[in-house]
Amino acid sequence: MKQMYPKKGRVILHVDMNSFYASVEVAYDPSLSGKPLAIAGNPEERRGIIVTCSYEARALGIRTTMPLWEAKRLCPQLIVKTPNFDRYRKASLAMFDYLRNYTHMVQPVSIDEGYMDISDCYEMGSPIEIAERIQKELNEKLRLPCSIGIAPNKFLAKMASNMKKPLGITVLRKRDIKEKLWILPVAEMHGVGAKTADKLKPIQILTIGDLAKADVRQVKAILGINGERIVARANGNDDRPVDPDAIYEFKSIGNSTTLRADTTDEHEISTVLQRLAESVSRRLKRKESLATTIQLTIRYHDRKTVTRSKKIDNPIVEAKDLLLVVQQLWKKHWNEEPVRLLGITTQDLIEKGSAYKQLDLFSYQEDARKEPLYQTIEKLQSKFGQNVIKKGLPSKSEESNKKGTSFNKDFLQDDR
DNA sequence: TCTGGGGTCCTAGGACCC
DNA sequence: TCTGGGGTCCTAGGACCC
Repeated sequence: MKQMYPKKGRVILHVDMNSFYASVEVAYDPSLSGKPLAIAGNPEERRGIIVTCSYEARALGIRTTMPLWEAKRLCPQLIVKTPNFDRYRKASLAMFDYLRNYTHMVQPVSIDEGYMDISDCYEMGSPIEIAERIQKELNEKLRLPCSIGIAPNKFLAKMASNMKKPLGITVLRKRDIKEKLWILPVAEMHGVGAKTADKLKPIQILTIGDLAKADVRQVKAILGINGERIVARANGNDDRPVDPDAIYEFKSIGNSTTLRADTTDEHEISTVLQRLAESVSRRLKRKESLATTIQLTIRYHDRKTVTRSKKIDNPIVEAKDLLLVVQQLWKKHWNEEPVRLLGITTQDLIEKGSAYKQLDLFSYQEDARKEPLYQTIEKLQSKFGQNVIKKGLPSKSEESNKKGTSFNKDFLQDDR
């Protein structure tokens, strides 16, 4: 039936929860409603920065990433809570489950925002009606406010949701971009940060409109391939699909921690690395993954940060194996200056299942003896498919068809 | 006695191979 | 008697985002 209708443009929503962590806390404890509330790390551990804050706090000048002591000085009556990620994950689960009542074409991009492709939802009402209903029901049923952008593609939807907060709904059609988008400073563009804005300033690109009208070759010469992309986006063009499976395709898993105080004490450092290795190992196991690249991050007292990594032949997941590689990297690369932060990140992840396939590859080659390698590879590919080696979690509908439950478990189980 | 922790994507140089 | 050209892999760093 659907194919009888002419193919029209897409309708994409970007749903962006307003000050999510703070809103979740208010939902749990309504007595916090209307008060200046901030979520911040533990000041005792030197992690006291504002992660999120309520709009009442923002009105008093509190900003994300502001050190806690500064926020307190600015606003002594500020209510401060340490983050409860379990709680936020549960709220996020409920929120995305709710969105999937409309369509399975929901792509979470972080704990508190996601895209929906509602092109096929015309029977549920107009895009604005759908957005209004989503916003109203999230606010009433979950007590979580959001802003929603409605547009023909992801980029415009993302920019639109940002235009009115909190509880905004903004439509941004291609014909609206001149008035609504082009007037904004170029740094407001998603994907353009301070550094990029600085590079664009000398060629008189100050607004998104300037970028839209700029010479692509000139921008590309300065920014590389990203230049081409942002000029297209500034003109309202973006054909990235909404991909409900993207969330499975994680590329790295890591943990890092800022130490209570800078240190050169190798015993202490070793203890911290041990703890990080255990945490990363646990998370890898939960996602049934193994790693072949292990990266050590060291941030020094002066905030200079170096990363050192090692690719290994056999995929690993046990904490002791991760630690072994990390200790080697540490010994080889530490410059003996006081350390502020340590991190372990695993990359080039493979699925547990395909680790066996790799062993298979090995024995296959043994058997094959002098058989040309490309023949071996062709055989393996016919046996296992193209993805003999590369990671790609189960995929598609197999997982997400289970009413989203296993998806959510996976997404939310992660411990930050 | 500023500036957390989780990620993604891109670039670039050198090693190595044919 | 002077140094091609293409490709991949590994490593490190940077920009950006929430």
